[in-house]
Amino acid sequence: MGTTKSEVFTEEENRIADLAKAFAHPARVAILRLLAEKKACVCGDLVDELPLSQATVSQHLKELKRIGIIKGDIAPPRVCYCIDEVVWNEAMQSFGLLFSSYLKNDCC
Amino acid sequence: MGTTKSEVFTEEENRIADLAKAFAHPARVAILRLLAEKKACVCGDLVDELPLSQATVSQHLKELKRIGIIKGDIAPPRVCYCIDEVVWNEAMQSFGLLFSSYLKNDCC
DNA sequence: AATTTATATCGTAATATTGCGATGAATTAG
DNA sequence: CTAATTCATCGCAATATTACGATATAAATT
Repeated sequence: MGTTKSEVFTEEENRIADLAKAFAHPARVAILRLLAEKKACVCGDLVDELPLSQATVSQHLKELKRIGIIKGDIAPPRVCYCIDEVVWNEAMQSFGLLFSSYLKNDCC
Repeated sequence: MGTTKSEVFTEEENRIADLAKAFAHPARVAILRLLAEKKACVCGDLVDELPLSQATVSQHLKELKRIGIIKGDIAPPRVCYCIDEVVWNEAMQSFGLLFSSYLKNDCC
Protein backbone atom coordinates (compact mmCIF):
# COMPACT_ATOMS: atom_id res chain seq x y z
CA MET A 1 0.00 0.00 0.00
CA GLY A 2 0.93 3.64 -0.16
CA THR A 3 0.98 3.27 -3.92
CA THR A 4 -1.73 4.46 -6.25
CA LYS A 5 -3.35 1.54 -8.07
CA SER A 6 -2.84 3.04 -11.53
CA GLU A 7 -3.50 -0.26 -13.34
CA VAL A 8 -7.16 -0.24 -12.41
CA PHE A 9 -7.86 3.19 -13.88
CA THR A 10 -8.04 4.30 -17.47
CA GLU A 11 -5.13 5.88 -19.31
CA GLU A 12 -7.02 9.11 -19.45
CA GLU A 13 -7.79 9.17 -15.74
CA ASN A 14 -4.14 8.56 -14.98
CA ARG A 15 -3.02 11.24 -17.41
CA ILE A 16 -5.36 13.85 -16.02
CA ALA A 17 -4.21 12.99 -12.50
CA ASP A 18 -0.62 13.40 -13.62
CA LEU A 19 -1.29 16.73 -15.30
CA ALA A 20 -3.09 17.89 -12.16
CA LYS A 21 -0.02 17.00 -10.12
CA ALA A 22 1.85 19.69 -11.99
CA PHE A 23 -0.42 22.19 -10.26
CA ALA A 24 -0.85 20.35 -6.98
CA HIS A 25 1.95 22.09 -5.12
CA PRO A 26 2.16 25.85 -4.52
CA ALA A 27 5.82 25.94 -5.56
CA ARG A 28 4.98 24.32 -8.89
CA VAL A 29 2.07 26.71 -9.39
CA ALA A 30 4.49 29.57 -8.77
CA ILE A 31 7.04 28.12 -11.18
CA LEU A 32 4.48 27.56 -13.92
CA ARG A 33 3.15 31.06 -13.47
CA LEU A 34 6.61 32.59 -13.75
CA LEU A 35 7.26 30.56 -16.87
CA ALA A 36 3.84 31.24 -18.37
CA GLU A 37 4.21 34.96 -17.88
CA LYS A 38 7.84 34.84 -18.98
CA LYS A 39 8.98 36.55 -15.82
CA ALA A 40 11.73 34.06 -15.43
CA CYS A 41 13.20 31.33 -17.50
CA VAL A 42 16.66 30.48 -16.26
CA CYS A 43 16.72 28.09 -13.35
CA GLY A 44 18.75 30.46 -11.21
CA ASP A 45 16.21 33.22 -11.66
CA LEU A 46 13.46 30.84 -10.57
CA VAL A 47 15.45 30.00 -7.46
CA ASP A 48 15.80 33.72 -6.74
CA GLU A 49 12.07 34.22 -7.07
CA LEU A 50 11.11 31.29 -4.90
CA PRO A 51 11.46 30.90 -1.13
CA LEU A 52 12.97 27.46 -1.45
CA SER A 53 16.47 26.08 -1.74
CA GLN A 54 18.10 25.46 -5.09
CA ALA A 55 17.93 21.71 -4.54
CA THR A 56 14.22 21.82 -3.85
CA VAL A 57 13.44 24.01 -6.84
CA SER A 58 15.46 21.70 -9.03
CA GLN A 59 13.43 18.77 -7.79
CA HIS A 60 10.14 20.48 -8.62
CA LEU A 61 11.49 21.30 -12.07
CA LYS A 62 12.36 17.66 -12.52
CA GLU A 63 8.82 16.62 -11.65
CA LEU A 64 7.39 19.17 -14.09
CA LYS A 65 9.71 17.83 -16.77
CA ARG A 66 8.62 14.27 -16.03
CA ILE A 67 5.01 15.29 -16.57
CA GLY A 68 6.13 17.03 -19.72
CA ILE A 69 4.58 20.41 -19.09
CA ILE A 70 7.96 22.17 -19.18
CA LYS A 71 11.15 21.57 -21.06
CA GLY A 72 14.69 22.68 -20.40
CA ASP A 73 17.06 24.16 -22.90
CA ILE A 74 20.64 23.68 -21.79
CA ALA A 75 22.91 26.65 -22.34
CA PRO A 76 25.80 25.85 -20.04
CA PRO A 77 26.30 26.56 -17.34
CA ARG A 78 22.66 27.61 -17.35
CA VAL A 79 19.41 25.91 -18.18
CA CYS A 80 16.53 27.84 -19.63
CA TYR A 81 13.16 26.37 -18.76
CA CYS A 82 9.93 27.03 -20.54
CA ILE A 83 6.39 25.80 -20.93
CA ASP A 84 5.93 22.99 -23.43
CA GLU A 85 3.16 24.42 -25.52
CA VAL A 86 1.81 21.06 -26.67
CA VAL A 87 1.42 19.66 -23.18
CA TRP A 88 0.15 22.97 -21.83
CA ASN A 89 -2.59 22.88 -24.46
CA GLU A 90 -3.29 19.24 -23.72
CA ALA A 91 -3.80 20.12 -20.06
CA MET A 92 -5.93 23.13 -20.92
CA GLN A 93 -8.16 21.03 -23.14
CA SER A 94 -8.40 18.07 -20.77
CA PHE A 95 -9.40 20.24 -17.85
CA GLY A 96 -11.67 22.30 -20.05
CA LEU A 97 -13.55 19.22 -21.17
CA LEU A 98 -13.75 17.89 -17.66
CA PHE A 99 -15.05 21.16 -16.26
CA SER A 100 -17.61 21.55 -18.99
CA SER A 101 -18.89 18.01 -18.54
CA TYR A 102 -20.64 19.10 -15.40
CA LEU A 103 -24.34 19.03 -15.99
CA LYS A 104 -26.08 21.11 -13.46
CA ASN A 105 -29.19 19.24 -12.55
CA ASP A 106 -30.88 18.45 -9.34
CA CYS A 107 -29.54 15.48 -7.51
CA CYS A 108 -28.72 16.61 -4.00
CA MET B 1 10.59 18.24 6.32
CA GLY B 2 8.13 16.26 4.26
CA THR B 3 5.72 19.12 4.78
CA THR B 4 4.88 21.70 2.15
CA LYS B 5 5.96 25.18 3.27
CA SER B 6 2.55 26.73 2.69
CA GLU B 7 3.36 29.86 4.71
CA VAL B 8 5.85 31.09 2.16
CA PHE B 9 3.42 30.99 -0.75
CA THR B 10 0.46 33.20 -1.52
CA GLU B 11 -3.09 32.32 -0.58
CA GLU B 12 -3.90 31.96 -4.24
CA GLU B 13 -1.02 29.64 -4.97
CA ASN B 14 -2.02 27.46 -2.06
CA ARG B 15 -5.65 27.46 -3.12
CA ILE B 16 -4.89 26.50 -6.69
CA ALA B 17 -2.62 23.73 -5.46
CA ASP B 18 -5.41 22.47 -3.23
CA LEU B 19 -7.96 22.56 -6.04
CA ALA B 20 -5.51 20.71 -8.26
CA LYS B 21 -5.20 18.02 -5.60
CA ALA B 22 -8.84 17.21 -6.19
CA PHE B 23 -7.81 16.00 -9.65
CA ALA B 24 -4.38 14.67 -8.75
CA HIS B 25 -5.43 11.07 -8.20
CA PRO B 26 -7.11 8.87 -10.80
CA ALA B 27 -9.71 7.68 -8.31
CA ARG B 28 -10.72 11.24 -7.56
CA VAL B 29 -10.82 12.07 -11.26
CA ALA B 30 -13.14 9.09 -11.71
CA ILE B 31 -15.33 10.16 -8.81
CA LEU B 32 -15.60 13.74 -10.03
CA ARG B 33 -16.42 12.56 -13.53
CA LEU B 34 -19.17 10.28 -12.29
CA LEU B 35 -20.62 13.07 -10.20
CA ALA B 36 -20.26 15.62 -12.99
CA GLU B 37 -22.10 13.34 -15.37
CA LYS B 38 -24.51 12.35 -12.64
CA LYS B 39 -24.07 8.68 -13.21
CA ALA B 40 -23.67 8.22 -9.54
CA CYS B 41 -24.42 10.19 -6.52
CA VAL B 42 -24.95 7.84 -3.61
CA CYS B 43 -21.71 6.71 -2.03
CA GLY B 44 -22.51 3.04 -2.50
CA ASP B 45 -22.97 3.53 -6.23
CA LEU B 46 -19.55 5.15 -6.40
CA VAL B 47 -18.03 2.21 -4.54
CA ASP B 48 -19.68 -0.14 -7.06
CA GLU B 49 -18.25 1.83 -9.97
CA LEU B 50 -14.73 2.06 -8.60
CA PRO B 51 -12.14 -0.70 -8.28
CA LEU B 52 -11.30 0.28 -4.73
CA SER B 53 -12.54 -0.73 -1.32
CA GLN B 54 -15.33 1.11 0.41
CA ALA B 55 -12.91 2.49 3.00
CA THR B 56 -10.61 3.89 0.33
CA VAL B 57 -13.44 5.48 -1.64
CA SER B 58 -14.75 7.04 1.54
CA GLN B 59 -11.32 8.48 2.23
CA HIS B 60 -11.12 10.07 -1.23
CA LEU B 61 -14.61 11.49 -0.74
CA LYS B 62 -13.46 12.99 2.54
CA GLU B 63 -10.53 14.68 0.81
CA LEU B 64 -12.80 16.05 -1.91
CA LYS B 65 -15.12 17.37 0.79
CA ARG B 66 -12.19 19.00 2.59
CA ILE B 67 -11.27 20.81 -0.61
CA GLY B 68 -14.92 21.75 -0.95
CA ILE B 69 -15.46 20.60 -4.51
CA ILE B 70 -18.14 18.11 -3.48
CA LYS B 71 -20.73 18.08 -0.77
CA GLY B 72 -22.64 15.26 0.85
CA ASP B 73 -26.31 15.21 1.59
CA ILE B 74 -27.04 12.78 4.38
CA ALA B 75 -30.15 10.65 3.93
CA PRO B 76 -29.48 7.84 6.34
CA PRO B 77 -28.25 5.34 6.00
CA ARG B 78 -27.09 6.78 2.69
CA VAL B 79 -25.17 9.85 1.70
CA CYS B 80 -25.79 11.50 -1.61
CA TYR B 81 -22.71 13.24 -2.95
CA CYS B 82 -22.62 15.89 -5.60
CA ILE B 83 -20.44 18.57 -7.10
CA ASP B 84 -20.44 21.87 -5.25
CA GLU B 85 -21.24 24.20 -8.09
CA VAL B 86 -19.60 27.23 -6.51
CA VAL B 87 -16.27 25.55 -5.93
CA TRP B 88 -16.42 23.75 -9.27
CA ASN B 89 -16.81 27.12 -10.97
CA GLU B 90 -14.05 28.60 -8.84
CA ALA B 91 -11.74 25.81 -10.00
CA MET B 92 -12.81 26.21 -13.62
CA GLN B 93 -12.12 29.92 -13.51
CA SER B 94 -8.82 29.66 -11.63
CA PHE B 95 -7.44 27.09 -14.03
CA GLY B 96 -8.88 28.95 -16.97
CA LEU B 97 -7.07 32.12 -15.96
CA LEU B 98 -3.86 30.26 -15.30
CA PHE B 99 -3.95 28.47 -18.65
CA SER B 100 -4.73 31.63 -20.55
CA SER B 101 -1.91 33.53 -18.85
CA TYR B 102 0.57 31.70 -21.03
CA LEU B 103 2.21 34.12 -23.40
CA LYS B 104 3.56 32.28 -26.33
CA ASN B 105 6.76 33.91 -27.42
CA ASP B 106 10.22 32.75 -28.14
CA CYS B 107 12.40 32.19 -25.15
CA CYS B 108 13.71 28.66 -25.35
C1' DA C 1 -34.74 -5.05 20.98
C1' DA C 2 -32.25 -7.19 17.37
C1' DT C 3 -30.97 -7.07 12.59
C1' DT C 4 -29.81 -4.99 8.44
C1' DT C 5 -27.92 -1.42 5.50
C1' DA C 6 -24.88 2.28 4.29
C1' DT C 7 -21.18 4.96 5.48
C1' DA C 8 -17.39 6.84 8.40
C1' DT C 9 -13.44 6.19 11.04
C1' DC C 10 -9.53 3.72 13.22
C1' DG C 11 -5.29 1.42 12.98
C1' DT C 12 -1.68 -0.06 10.40
C1' DA C 13 1.59 -0.93 6.64
C1' DA C 14 3.73 0.50 2.52
C1' DT C 15 5.14 3.94 -0.45
C1' DA C 16 5.49 8.86 -2.00
C1' DT C 17 6.52 13.58 -1.31
C1' DT C 18 8.88 17.53 0.48
C1' DG C 19 12.91 19.87 1.80
C1' DC C 20 17.73 20.75 2.24
C1' DG C 21 22.84 20.31 2.87
C1' DA C 22 26.49 18.33 0.58
C1' DT C 23 28.50 16.82 -3.38
C1' DG C 24 29.13 16.01 -8.35
C1' DA C 25 29.29 17.32 -13.30
C1' DA C 26 29.87 20.46 -16.99
C1' DT C 27 31.18 24.61 -18.91
C1' DT C 28 33.25 29.22 -18.92
C1' DA C 29 36.55 32.62 -17.21
C1' DG C 30 40.91 33.85 -15.79
C1' DC D 1 45.30 24.31 -15.58
C1' DT D 2 42.57 26.34 -11.82
C1' DA D 3 38.89 28.62 -10.22
C1' DA D 4 34.12 30.05 -10.40
C1' DT D 5 29.39 29.41 -11.86
C1' DT D 6 25.24 26.91 -12.55
C1' DC D 7 22.52 23.20 -12.04
C1' DA D 8 21.50 18.12 -11.03
C1' DT D 9 21.74 14.49 -7.98
C1' DC D 10 22.57 11.92 -3.62
C1' DG D 11 21.40 10.91 0.94
C1' DC D 12 18.77 11.67 4.64
C1' DA D 13 14.85 12.95 7.81
C1' DA D 14 10.19 14.21 8.39
C1' DT D 15 5.67 14.14 6.96
C1' DA D 16 1.86 12.91 3.71
C1' DT D 17 -0.67 9.77 0.94
C1' DT D 18 -2.73 5.49 -0.40
C1' DA D 19 -5.02 1.32 0.62
C1' DC D 20 -7.65 -1.86 3.26
C1' DG D 21 -9.58 -4.86 7.01
C1' DA D 22 -11.91 -4.23 11.06
C1' DT D 23 -14.84 -1.77 13.71
C1' DA D 24 -18.00 1.97 14.96
C1' DT D 25 -22.18 4.69 14.00
C1' DA D 26 -26.79 5.72 12.85
C1' DA D 27 -31.13 5.11 11.04
C1' DA D 28 -34.70 1.88 9.00
C1' DT D 29 -36.70 -2.50 9.25
C1' DT D 30 -38.24 -6.52 11.27
